[in-house]
Amino acid sequence: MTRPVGKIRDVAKATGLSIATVSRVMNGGKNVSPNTRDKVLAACKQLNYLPNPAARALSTSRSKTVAAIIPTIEHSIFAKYIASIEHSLAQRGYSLVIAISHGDLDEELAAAQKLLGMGAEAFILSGADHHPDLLDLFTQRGVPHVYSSIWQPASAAPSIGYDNTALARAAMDYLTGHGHHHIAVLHGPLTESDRTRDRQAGAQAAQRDGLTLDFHETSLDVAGGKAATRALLQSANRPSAIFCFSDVLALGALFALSEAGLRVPEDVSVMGFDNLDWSGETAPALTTINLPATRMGAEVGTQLMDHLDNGTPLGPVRLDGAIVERASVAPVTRRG
Amino acid sequence: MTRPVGKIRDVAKATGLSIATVSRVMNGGKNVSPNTRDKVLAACKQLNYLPNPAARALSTSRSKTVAAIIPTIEHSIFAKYIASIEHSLAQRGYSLVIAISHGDLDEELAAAQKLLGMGAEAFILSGADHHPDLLDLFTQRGVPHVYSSIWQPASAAPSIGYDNTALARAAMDYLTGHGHHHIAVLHGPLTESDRTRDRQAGAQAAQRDGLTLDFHETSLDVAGGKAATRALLQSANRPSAIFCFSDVLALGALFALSEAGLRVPEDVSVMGFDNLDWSGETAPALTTINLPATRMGAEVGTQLMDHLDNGTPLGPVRLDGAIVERASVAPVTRRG
DNA sequence: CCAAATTTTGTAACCGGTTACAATTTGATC
DNA sequence: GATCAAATTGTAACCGGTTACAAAATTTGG
Repeated sequence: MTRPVGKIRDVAKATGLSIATVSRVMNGGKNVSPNTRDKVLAACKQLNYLPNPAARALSTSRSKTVAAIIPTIEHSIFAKYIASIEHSLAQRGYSLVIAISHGDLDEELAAAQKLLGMGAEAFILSGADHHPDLLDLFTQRGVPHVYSSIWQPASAAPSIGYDNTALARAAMDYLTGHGHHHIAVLHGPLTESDRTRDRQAGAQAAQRDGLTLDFHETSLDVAGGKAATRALLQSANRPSAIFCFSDVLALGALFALSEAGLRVPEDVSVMGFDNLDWSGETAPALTTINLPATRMGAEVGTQLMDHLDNGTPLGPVRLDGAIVERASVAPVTRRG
Repeated sequence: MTRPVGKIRDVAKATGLSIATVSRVMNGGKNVSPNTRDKVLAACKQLNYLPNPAARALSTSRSKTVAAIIPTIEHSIFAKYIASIEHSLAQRGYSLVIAISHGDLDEELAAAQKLLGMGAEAFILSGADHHPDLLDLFTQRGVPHVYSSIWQPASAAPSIGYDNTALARAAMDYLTGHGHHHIAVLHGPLTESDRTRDRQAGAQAAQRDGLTLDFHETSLDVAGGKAATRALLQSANRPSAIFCFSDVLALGALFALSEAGLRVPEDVSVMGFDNLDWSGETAPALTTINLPATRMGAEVGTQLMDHLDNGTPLGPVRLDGAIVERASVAPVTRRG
């Protein structure tokens, strides 16, 4: 039985009050006598009334919706991040719309246009590398937006994230500190992600005499990590450590090594990047870099909401990651 | 420079045309002379005009937004599913809003109210087990909705998914067909998911003389699978096979087994459920049940959009899963 | 060249809320 | 009980589009 839902004028009629009063009750009910409030609330229940969101959005110019455009949601730290954003927004009655860009700037632009035309008030982007038209669009329309998963204080928009370069550098230092002189670095497509490029730069920066660094680009999934590892095991002198720019890649490396009959960390050390929820459970437990995905989601959410609600200015935030030492990296054994 | 964005009346003024004509141009431009269209489009660009979504939604009663409420997005098949829904919706200009219920009916209800008050036109739920008030809400307001990840033709709303019971049963038959007489079943919290309960019922149905079935409830993540497996390895007579209701659980089992020095499948067989993108990459490759998450997302999306756009009635769809044989299950070796 | 049919354009009434401002009621004080 | 301030309620003007219907312009064709 789908009887027509009530409108605010019906509620007003039913209670003998004016629509203004009903509206007041629906929005916190400040300056309304308790008696009136009860009457209105009862009528709402009875008439099955809920304020029309479009009408409300039209008169207030607020939709309480924020959009996140992410490169991918599958098998990665993004799921954790998105969950955190959603949680943070939901706390204050905001909703999250998402779009997936597949790491493509044009797709990202198209998604943003769609979401803008859908009512999104603010945008969460990944990285600092975007279509120029997208930035124009945001600037011209005054749409608040932040870059995330990156920390780059000089970027066009506030960046809320971690310093990929420094973190990758720290990992390299950790590895060389354990005596590794030949390290393979596994990473996803460089063209698709400035975060990956930053990490590469960080790893590169650790370069010095007596250190051999092999970079291998592969697809950003377990299969990619496995295939790349298999390939590098073919080569005559294999690295003593494999540094993966993602735990997912590291998982693939672990499997490839296991299949090749090599022990981790005795024969080869493996280091990851992300610290996903299962990273401590692998055999052996993965040494990796913890990324503050949950804190990042919370920070991004609250900053945007504070800005939308109170005009608090947006600002860059540097969240710190940290090496989490587990069992997959060991000091290199002297040989030759 | 954030100059105020143009409204439709500004465009009308700028072109010397009426707002009706501008509106026509913005919506397909049927019955508009090419000359006029060009003039309007130029003015739009020049004035930086985009139709206000709230105003449009108010007068058309359409928001082109559908909501999905899922139990979790992390470490599971849901990410793949959500990506597919988003893809399908984006094709036709629809947007996806998501909320996470953590498997709690009250949270789900609250999320639905929020999303309804945000403009969502249709809902995608998981499973068939929901708060009675939620169903009332949908029925009273005539909100289209489907249940997914489940197939249950008699349910209150159309269910679009696979038959969890039959699939679990098939997996059990596969395992017993390989000579397993003692099987441990690892599953997530029964109270949180009717899909889990269905799978349990399916596994239970395979029960017969000479078959020992041990059910173990654990947390639905790698750590849970690992812990449960460790625990069951303590017991005096260990199972010859472990059937996990999720590949994530199976991954945990694999790690626990590896740490215990047991070989898969020689010592213990492991079977999963989901067929995530990495399931074929584990060592050994995981025998599992493929769930059509991508097709499910597409089906859910198109059904809802067809219904919203053309009134096509919604209907249940049974998608089929299938056992994918890989290396983690072997015929039981005779012993005692 | 004019009438009728067709296409293009304009007018104005919605859609369903919020909110500034005015009007009314309540109640406190003398 | 009269006066004035504070609290409550009402009136009506928005918000910015869409669209039914009317009017004007254009095309058709006899």
